[in-house]
Order: sequence, then C-alpha cells, then structure tokens
Amino acid sequence: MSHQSSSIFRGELSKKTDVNGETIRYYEKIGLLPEPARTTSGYRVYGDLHLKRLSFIKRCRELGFAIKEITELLALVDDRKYTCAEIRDLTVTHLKEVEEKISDLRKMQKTLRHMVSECEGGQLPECPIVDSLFDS
Amino acid sequence: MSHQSSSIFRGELSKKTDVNGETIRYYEKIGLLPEPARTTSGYRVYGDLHLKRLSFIKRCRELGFAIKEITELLALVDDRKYTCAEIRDLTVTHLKEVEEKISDLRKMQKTLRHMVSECEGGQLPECPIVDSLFDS
DNA sequence: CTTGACTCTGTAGTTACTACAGAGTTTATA
DNA sequence: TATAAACTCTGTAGTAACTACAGAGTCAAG
Repeated sequence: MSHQSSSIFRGELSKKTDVNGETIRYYEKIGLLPEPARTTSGYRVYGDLHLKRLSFIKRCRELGFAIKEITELLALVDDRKYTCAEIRDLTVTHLKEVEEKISDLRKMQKTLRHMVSECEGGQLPECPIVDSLFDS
Repeated sequence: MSHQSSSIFRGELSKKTDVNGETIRYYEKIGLLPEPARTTSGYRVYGDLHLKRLSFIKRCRELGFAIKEITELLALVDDRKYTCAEIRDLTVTHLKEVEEKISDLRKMQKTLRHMVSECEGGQLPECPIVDSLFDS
C-alpha cells in the first residue's frame, strides 16, 4: 500500500490547482465541488478526489466550457452512467459555440482592420474611424 | 428649412436603433447617453442627437468595444479635441484585444477538435474525452 | 507568547445588460 | 366619453463567474 490520501487545506489545494482560493469556495457553494470534511475548528480538509475534480473543472474552464456545461459533464461522469456519445455531444456542442465566437470575432477583426487602414493617424480632428462609427 | 428635429419616446428610439428599451435607460444611468428632456408627465423625449449617439454606441458594441472604451471614444469626440491619432490608438488597442481572443479560442478549438476526433461516440462508458479532461 | 500566515463567514463589487412589480399616462377604439 | 391596450415611469433584483473585502478565529514558528 504505497499511496496515501493526502489531506490539505484550501491554500494548498489552491496552489496545486492554480485555482484562486475564493473560487474554490465559490465552486463549493454552487455545488460543483463537493463539501469537504472539516477539522474541529472548521477548516476545510481536501483529499485526492477534490484535487482530481478541481483539476478537471479547471481544464474544462480553460477550454471555455461554461459552468453549466461542466455541471452536465460531471453529472454524467458522477452517475457512471454516461456513454461516450453523450460526452461527445456536449463537447461538439461546445466546439460549435467556440467556432461561432471565432467567426463573430473575425468579422469584428476585419472591420476594425479596415477602419484602421483607412486612418493615417494624423494630428487633425478629422478621423475616418469616427466617421465610420457614426455611419452604420 | 426642411429638417425637423424628430421628438420620440423611448419605445421608438428603441425600435429605430434596435437597442432594448431597458438598455437605453441603463446607458443613461451610467452616463453614456445624456439625460433627455422630459414631458410634464415625466416621459423621456429624445431627439436626433440621441438617435445618432445611440447608433454610434450600438455600432461600437457590435464591434466588441467595451463600455469603458466607448466612453473614452465619446469623451474624445465630445471634447472636439480629439486627434485622429488618439482615436486610432484606441481602435488599434481594441483590435489587439479582439485578436488575442481569437487566438485563445483557436487554441480551444484545436484541442476540442482533437478530443472529438479521438472519440468514436460509442455506447460504452469509456470516453477518451473524459480521459483527456482528467489528465491535465 | 507573540507574530505572521492562514482560514472562517457573509456580503458586496465587477460587466453589460435584462426583467420584473406596481403605478401612472397616452392613445385608439367602441 | 369611457375604457382598454399599450406605453412609460421608478427602483430593485437577477444573470455569469468570479474576486475582494471585513472582522474574527486558528495554527506554526521562534
């Protein structure tokens, strides 16, 4: 038996996962992270499962999943009833959202670039950017 | 003198600009849209200047400018002291923000696409997506 | 035994809106 | 003219996902 379950306080969980300490409390409050055990004085005591779960959450957030989406993913995983197809569906849906955002931002980028290219950045109060912002 | 200044209520300003009526009130509250005149009964009365300004704001928002950025743009324009270079700077800064978002989202897109491509979407509770979410 | 670093709770602030509730006003129609 | 529909008013609260306190208690080192 070589693996010991490590017990840590919030600060260390925060360090290990690179998730803000307040955010950890927040995740607990909204039910994303299960309530940990407490010391007699009330300190939260986290174990390996919390560490694993919080890392999962962090990775999902980094990939732009919304909390609600993560909740769904975790619900499937927690149930142990998920099928690969369900997880895939959620991921594909999220991927589509990401791609739509990219497409919106590309449109902005194009327009902004055009506006900037029209502008010579002179010292006069005549600006084609302002003009184009006023003409919709 | 053929141009009359049109006086309209909030609902019509909302329709003409396609900006939610509550949002108009909000813009007034935060000082983005100047307080309009009122009828004796207290109804807001908007004129052409409000229409023009709100259209400007809307166009900026569509281009992803933050309220704070729009405030800065409008301050420069209101002062009549702006130079083309200042406006250009703000726009270039914003363009860079947009481009960073695109770059972040592209990374997400790439990872998500890879995850999805690894997954066959079968009926079994074994999912490479879940695995890759758990391994950071 | 005291100092500093940690943790606890609850609450408020952030961004950019959106959505009421409850009351008064205007307008169109019968 | 009466009344009903549609509009507007105010203030407040909710949304997403945190972040930042204040004020109090706790733990570890020197």
